[in-house]
Amino acid sequence: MKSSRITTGSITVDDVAEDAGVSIKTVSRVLNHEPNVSEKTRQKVAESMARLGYQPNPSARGLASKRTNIIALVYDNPSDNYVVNLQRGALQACGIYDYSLLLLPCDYRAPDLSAHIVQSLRQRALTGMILTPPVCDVAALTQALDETGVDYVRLSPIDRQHHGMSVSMDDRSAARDMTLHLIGLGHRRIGFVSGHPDHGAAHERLAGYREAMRQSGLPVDESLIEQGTHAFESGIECGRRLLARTPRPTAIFAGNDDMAAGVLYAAHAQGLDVPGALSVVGYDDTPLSRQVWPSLTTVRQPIQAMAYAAIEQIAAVQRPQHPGLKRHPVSEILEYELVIRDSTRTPAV
Amino acid sequence: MKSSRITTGSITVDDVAEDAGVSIKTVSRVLNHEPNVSEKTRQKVAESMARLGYQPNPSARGLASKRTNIIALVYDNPSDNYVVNLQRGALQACGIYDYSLLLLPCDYRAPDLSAHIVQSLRQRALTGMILTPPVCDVAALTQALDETGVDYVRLSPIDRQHHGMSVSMDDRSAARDMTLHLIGLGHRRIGFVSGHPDHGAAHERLAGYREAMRQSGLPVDESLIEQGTHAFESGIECGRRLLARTPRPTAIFAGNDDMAAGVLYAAHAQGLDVPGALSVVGYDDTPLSRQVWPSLTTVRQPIQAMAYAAIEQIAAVQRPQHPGLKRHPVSEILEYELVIRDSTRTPAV
DNA sequence: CCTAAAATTGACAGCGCTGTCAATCGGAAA
DNA sequence: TTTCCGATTGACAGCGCTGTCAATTTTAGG
Repeated sequence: MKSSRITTGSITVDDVAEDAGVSIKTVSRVLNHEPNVSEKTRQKVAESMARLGYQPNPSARGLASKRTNIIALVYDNPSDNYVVNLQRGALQACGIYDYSLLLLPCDYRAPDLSAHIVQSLRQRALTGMILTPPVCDVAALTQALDETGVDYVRLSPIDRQHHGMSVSMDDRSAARDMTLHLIGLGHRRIGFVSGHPDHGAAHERLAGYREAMRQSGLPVDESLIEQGTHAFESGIECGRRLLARTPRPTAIFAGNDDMAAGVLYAAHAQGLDVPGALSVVGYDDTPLSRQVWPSLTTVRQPIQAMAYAAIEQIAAVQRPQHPGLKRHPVSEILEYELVIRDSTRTPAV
Repeated sequence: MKSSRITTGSITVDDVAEDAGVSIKTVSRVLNHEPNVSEKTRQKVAESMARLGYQPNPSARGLASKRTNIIALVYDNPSDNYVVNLQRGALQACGIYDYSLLLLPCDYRAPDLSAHIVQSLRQRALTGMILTPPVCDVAALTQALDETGVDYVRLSPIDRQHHGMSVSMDDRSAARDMTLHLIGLGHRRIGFVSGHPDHGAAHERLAGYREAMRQSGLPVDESLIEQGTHAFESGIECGRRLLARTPRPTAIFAGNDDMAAGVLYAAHAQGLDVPGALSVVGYDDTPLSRQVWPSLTTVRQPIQAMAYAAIEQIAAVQRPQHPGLKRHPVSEILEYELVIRDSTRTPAV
C-alpha cells in the first residue's frame, strides 16, 4: 500500500486502490471488465471509483496497453448531412463502449489512399476503423487493411463478395419498393437518374429500379436512364435531358436527394408543375428533401443507427466480456423506410 | 548509448537518438521545437527522424507531459453544413500544428452545460477548446472556462464585452450591406425574419437591417419583423405571416438560409413568383441556398477559415516558437461576401 | 591564454497504467 | 483433516516520452 499521496490534482489507480483496500492491478481489472474478479471485490472497487470520481488517464492506458481505443471514421464527404449523422451515431456508441473517435476525411480516388490510411493507422495506433461509401468500395484499401489485421467495419451496400464485418442497407429492395410505389400511382414512363458509378449503392439502386419495372411487366427504356454524379448540378443536367424526351416521363426517380432537387430545379425552370405534371423522388431523406418545394418523397436510411451498429460490432470483437454486449453478427442489414411527401402524385391523364 | 534494440515494430526516440548520435532528450527537444538546440544538431536529428520514419507516440507524450494536444470543438449543431465546414477548417489546422481534434457536441440550453464541458476538459486533459455559436454566448460557460485556465477561442459575433481569444465576422455590417443591396434594387417594404434570440448573431443581423433602413431614410415597420428560430419550419411560418401583410413586402431578408428556404416555400405555396413578385435573401451560403429554386442571394461566411484561425490562435499561444507562426492577434475579424443569385430582383412597379 | 557566463547536451526519474508471473485463497477431493 | 487445483489477487517492471537538473561545451571578456 502506497501512502505517498501527493495532491497531483487528479485521482489515479493508486488512490482508488488505497481507498478500496486492493492492489492497483485489481483496480485495473475492474476498469477493464477483466474476468476473474470476485463480485464482492468488483463492487467495492466500483464504489470507490465512483465516490472518488476516478477518471482513467487515456494516455497512460494507451501507453501501457499499446491499444488506444481510437476508432477512425473514414469518409469522403458524400454529403454534409450524411457525415453529421454518421458522426452522431458513432459518437453515441463511442460514449458507451469507451472509444474515442478520430475523423479521417480522405479522397477515395487518391492513388495513395491505401498508403495514407495505413499510415494513419500506424501513427495513431488505431484500434478500429469504419469505412463509409464510397471508400468502403475501394478494393485496394480493404485488402491493405486485411493485411494489417485491424478491425474494420464497412458501411456499405450489400456485398456477398466481401468477408468481414459490415453494416448494410438493402438499397436494391428500397429502390424497387419506391419504383413500385410510383408504378402503383399509375406511372408508366419513369425516368431514373443514377448516382456516381464509383458508388456501389448507385448500381444497387438502379438495379432495384430495373427489377421493379420488369416485375411489373413494364419495358425498361434505356433512354430514360441518365448517369449523374450525386451532385445537385448533375441532377439539373439529367433532369433537363429527361424532360426533353418525348413522350415526357411522368415521374423521375433520382438516386439521391441532391439530384432530385436538381430535377425539381430543372422542372421549375421549365415552368413544369410538380407533382401535377411530374412526380419526383429522391433518396436519403436529407433535410434538403423537406426544404425544397414541393417536399420530396424519398427513402430514409438509418445512417446514424448504421454507424452505431458499426462501432458495436468492433466492440463485440474487442470487448468480448463487455456487460450487455451479445455476440454480434459479422454482418447486419438495417431497415429502410419510404417517406411519402408532396412531390409524387397520380399522373395527369 | 543504448544498443539493446529489440524489434518492437516501431521507431522510438531511442532509435533516433542512436542513429543521430545524440541523447534521447535532444531528440525530444527537436521534436518539440524547443530552443537551445544548435542548428547543426537539429538538422542531424531531423534527418534521422525522417530517414527512420519516426512517428512520436501520442500516448507517451501525453503521459509524460500532461498535455495531450487535443483541442475540443464544442458545438450545438447549428446546421450540418456549418458543422462540417467547422471541422474542415479545424482538421486542416490541426494537421499543421500537430493537434488532435475531439468532437464535443452538446446542448447549449442544458443546465449542467458548464459542468459537463469542464468535466470533459478534465477527463481528456484537453489543451484547448473552440466554442461555436450559440455555445460561445453562454456566459456561465466562458466564466467556468476562465477559471480553469484552459486556452479557448470563441467563434462568435463581435463582442467588445468579452476578453480573450476570438474569431469573428461582422454580422451587423454584412446584414446592413445586404439590406442596402435590396434597397438599391428599389425595395422599400422589406420584411425581416430574425433567428433564434439565443444566438448573438441573430441580434447583430437584425441590427444591421435596422441600420440600413435608417441610414437610407426608410421607416422601420416593426410589423415587418418576425421572430424565427433558424429552423426551416419557422421560415415557412414567418414567411406566411409576412406575406399576409398589406401592402405585402416586396422583399424578405431571412436570418439564415434555412429560413429563407422556408420563406421561398411559403411563397411557392401561395403561387407567388420569386423573384418576380418577391425577392428573398438568406444568410450563410449553405449548399441549400444553391439547391432551392430560385437559387438564393445570401451572405457567405468564411466558416472554415474561422475554425482554422481559431486553432492557429491557440497554437500561437501554446507554441510560441513554432516556425512560421507570428504572434497572433487575440481577436480577429474575417471578411464576408455578398453572393447575389436568382432570388432577388428589382420589384415590380 | 585563462575564467566566467551562457549555451548546449545528457542522465535519470517518473507520468498512470497494463502485462507477466508469482503468491495466496477457497473449496473439493482424498 | 490434509492435499491439490483453479480462482483470485498482488508485486513489479516497463510502455515512450518529457521535466529536472547536472555536466559539458562554447562564447565572450579580460
